[in-house]
Amino acid sequence: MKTDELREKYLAFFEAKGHSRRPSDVLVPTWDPSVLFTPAGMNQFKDHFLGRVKLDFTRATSCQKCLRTGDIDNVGRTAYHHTFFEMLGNFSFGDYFKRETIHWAWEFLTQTGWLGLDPDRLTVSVYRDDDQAAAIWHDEIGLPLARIERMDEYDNFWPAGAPSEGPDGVCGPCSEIFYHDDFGDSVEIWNLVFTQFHRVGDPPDNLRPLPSKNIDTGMGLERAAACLQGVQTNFHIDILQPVVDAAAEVCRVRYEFASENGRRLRRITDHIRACAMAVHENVYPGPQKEKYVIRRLLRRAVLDGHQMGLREPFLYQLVPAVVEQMRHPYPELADTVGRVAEVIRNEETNFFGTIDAGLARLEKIFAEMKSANRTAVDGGEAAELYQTYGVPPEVCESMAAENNLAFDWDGYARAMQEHGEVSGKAVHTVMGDRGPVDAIKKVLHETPFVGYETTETTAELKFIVAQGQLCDSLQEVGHEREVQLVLDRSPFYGEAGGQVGDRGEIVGEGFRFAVRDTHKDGSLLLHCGHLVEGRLRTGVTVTARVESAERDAIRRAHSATHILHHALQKHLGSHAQQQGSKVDQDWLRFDFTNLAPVPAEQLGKIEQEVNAHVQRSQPIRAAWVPLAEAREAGAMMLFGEKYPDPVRMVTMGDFSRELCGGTHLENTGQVGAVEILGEEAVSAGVRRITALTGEKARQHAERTRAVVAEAARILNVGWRQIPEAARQQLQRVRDLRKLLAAGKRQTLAAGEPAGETIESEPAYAEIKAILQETARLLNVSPFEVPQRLQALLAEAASLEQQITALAQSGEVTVEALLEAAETVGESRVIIAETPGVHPQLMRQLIDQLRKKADSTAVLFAATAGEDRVTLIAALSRDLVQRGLKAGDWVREVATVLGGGGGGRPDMAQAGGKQPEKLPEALDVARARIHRMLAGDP
RNA sequence: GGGGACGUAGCUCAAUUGGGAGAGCACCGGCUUUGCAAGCCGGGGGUUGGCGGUUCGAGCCCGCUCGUCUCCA
Repeated sequence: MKTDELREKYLAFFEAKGHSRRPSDVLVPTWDPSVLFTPAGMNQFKDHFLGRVKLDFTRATSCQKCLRTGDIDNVGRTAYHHTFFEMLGNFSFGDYFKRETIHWAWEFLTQTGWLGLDPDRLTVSVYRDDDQAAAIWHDEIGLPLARIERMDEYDNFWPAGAPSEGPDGVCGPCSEIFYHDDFGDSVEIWNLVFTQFHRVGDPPDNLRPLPSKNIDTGMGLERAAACLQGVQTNFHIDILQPVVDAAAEVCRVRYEFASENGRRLRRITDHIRACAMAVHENVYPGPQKEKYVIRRLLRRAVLDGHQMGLREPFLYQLVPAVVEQMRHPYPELADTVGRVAEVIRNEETNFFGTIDAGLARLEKIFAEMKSANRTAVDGGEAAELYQTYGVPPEVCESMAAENNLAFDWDGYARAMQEHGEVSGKAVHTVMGDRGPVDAIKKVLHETPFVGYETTETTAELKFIVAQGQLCDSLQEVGHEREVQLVLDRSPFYGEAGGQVGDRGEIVGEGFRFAVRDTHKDGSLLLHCGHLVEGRLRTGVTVTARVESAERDAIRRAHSATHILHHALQKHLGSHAQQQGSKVDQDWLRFDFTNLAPVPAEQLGKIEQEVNAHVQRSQPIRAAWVPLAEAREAGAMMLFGEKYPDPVRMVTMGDFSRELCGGTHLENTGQVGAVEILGEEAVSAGVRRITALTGEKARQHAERTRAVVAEAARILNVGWRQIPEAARQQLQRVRDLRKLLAAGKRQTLAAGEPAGETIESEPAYAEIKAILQETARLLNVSPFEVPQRLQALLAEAASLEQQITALAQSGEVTVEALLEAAETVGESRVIIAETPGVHPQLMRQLIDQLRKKADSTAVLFAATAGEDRVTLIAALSRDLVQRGLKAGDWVREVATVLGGGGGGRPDMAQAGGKQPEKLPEALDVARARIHRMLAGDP
């Protein structure tokens, strides 16, 4: 039986038994902070089991995409382990219980119209104390006792070991069904979980019956298919074998079941399937959390390829094979094949790149080892290589083997452990420093937040924390460390979900406390700040007042964030999901998924889209709804956030619906305006936009106009010509520098000043684009443009001045210099002041002089600027061979000028700070070279 | 959140202790060749990521910053 057929039969069977067929939940359930990936079929029904949602159905069946990394080391080595797999399941929420579950399971497995398995090949297990289940299997199904095994709580209870060890909460016994295959193995193909207890505390008598009992079953799709298809491993079933074969082809090896390469190909098959499914759901390989899991899986698979000799990206080529096998149940996969392959290829390319960089390092280490006569690669060095370049130890080991060197795994493990401790240390110390707050929590569990409705309220002052201590009263003003106040209710928003904490004041009779920031600790609001007036005492009535102008600015930024999120998804695609954000007063930072930088033009369109929504003044509403209902309504859920139930759903017009605890405006028009400041990379695949709203956006626009106007004035051109004029100015400086270095005496014809042309003032978007382009050209931030332009003009002027000085000083020619040369023995000595000559030009002259004369000593000096002298000295080869050093010569001369110098024997450079002593210095130069040529160093 | 590495021409990378910014590929021009592949000669191309400091002098040393990579949590 084909896997697709099995999946369909299962769902159809339970549909026929009155179950609602539910689609698979996503692989990464953002609504559930307790897991990174969906681990089992029941995950999406957690709320149903706990009675937290209104039940539209009491029986459900599904085929769920799952991902687990617990057994990752077994993948490829064993017959049945996967990271990604599908799980079939049927569920009862207070509806049917054990009897129906067991009967239906047996019917589905053994009836000819369904799976038609040979009943003699099936055995079951039940929990030790579950006589009820055992009786059903024996008395009603007719299984002989020999085929009903009783197992302990670690094998047949969910969660495993719960009665003795916990955790407290819903739990129950389970019954497993095993299939005995042709290879002599028994395979667990179906687990029936009977949740019937509520655990309270330690044994004995800690399992209380649940009023509403549930059923949760799971059948591993690939395992069941392997049994039905009579194959030795899951990897040989109809939907996996083609991927294995494709992997073998791409890796150019033959697939052999029992070989090392066979294990590698199976691992590649599993991991590429997991990664393709995850990337399809927008989980890109990255540095944290579930992204990191995907990165690790991908790199593990790449590593297998690397060890089979591959050095180029290859995994991405398997994506079509995976999709081909998975597209029947998940047709949407076909839409993203290209993007998924691209993301994977990207990550592979990166990894091969880092491996290459690391391998170069490794070669060096090998060379050092050989010269030091060591025979084992140091584990510490290997760990460093891994931490810095990501070169996995396996690569180290196999490369070492090729050099006939051993690998120190123990040392490696030790070094990695240390690294973990060093990296984690800071986190742990922060965790400990909260004693008084934990004490408060035991008495007061939460501070009700009234800030959605009002910015001011009366409240009771419950606790004062100063200097890390709980205080009954507080008198001093201006503590170095912030004081924290806890109220019984508060309008202050505590920093959460990216939105910063509120500021304001807490006042009462005879005192005033300035709140500088508000933090959230669990459900407790901590008002941080300083007592600026009077004396505080717990128990008094206070007025808590949020600075409403600041709050409004935060609201503008927060509502703008939602609009921006919507605009990004619309213009870049649904993958452009939020990855994090920070919302401050009229300022926001927004991170989102996107492989490439957003082109400036598109960014402009996104900004326009956001502002269009602002101008439409659409209503913004917030409502508390059950979590499940919000999910049903298609609300966008931010990753990594913990959502309570019910959740607060913020709706804008008819375009945006997000779960958000933040404070928002009443309508989008109140945002005023949105100004995108820039777009940049945060990490691979994640981009960041920063933007301003309201008053700050307005000020920024004003400043942009002013800066552009100033740039136009400096360059004396119209606004639209600024970038071109800047480019010319840049080129001009470049050209002048070259002229000076080459000793050319002409200046450039001054660039034609375009003059102020009459033009209409460009639209703001264009002004912004002009400034951005100019800033990019000049390699400065936008507001520094005028400053940079001025510097550029000044430099051009200064260069021209130097060229003029050079022109006026008369030509320095090789001929003239040779003529003025002094002959000392066999050698010619040339010592000259060369005003305005650039060091570069001095060297060129020296090269020419040395070509024309056999034995030469040259020293040039030129004042550079007001208070600097540049010296260059050179000796011909024969003099160097006699042991003379140009450095010695020029250094002594420079000393006279209050400087120093040095260089190579044939050419040295020096400088000084006292140009007025130049004549004296040249005398010293002459005397010294005479001595040197006479054989006195 | 913390540890580590790297930023030099369009690309891949050099540049001993601080002392003349280079090579190969690519690009442009010329020559050789019936043509192609190729060869020979010549040329253009640089804010050494940015800012500041130390120094007579910084690609190199120090500080800050931006960017890329990597590991841990």
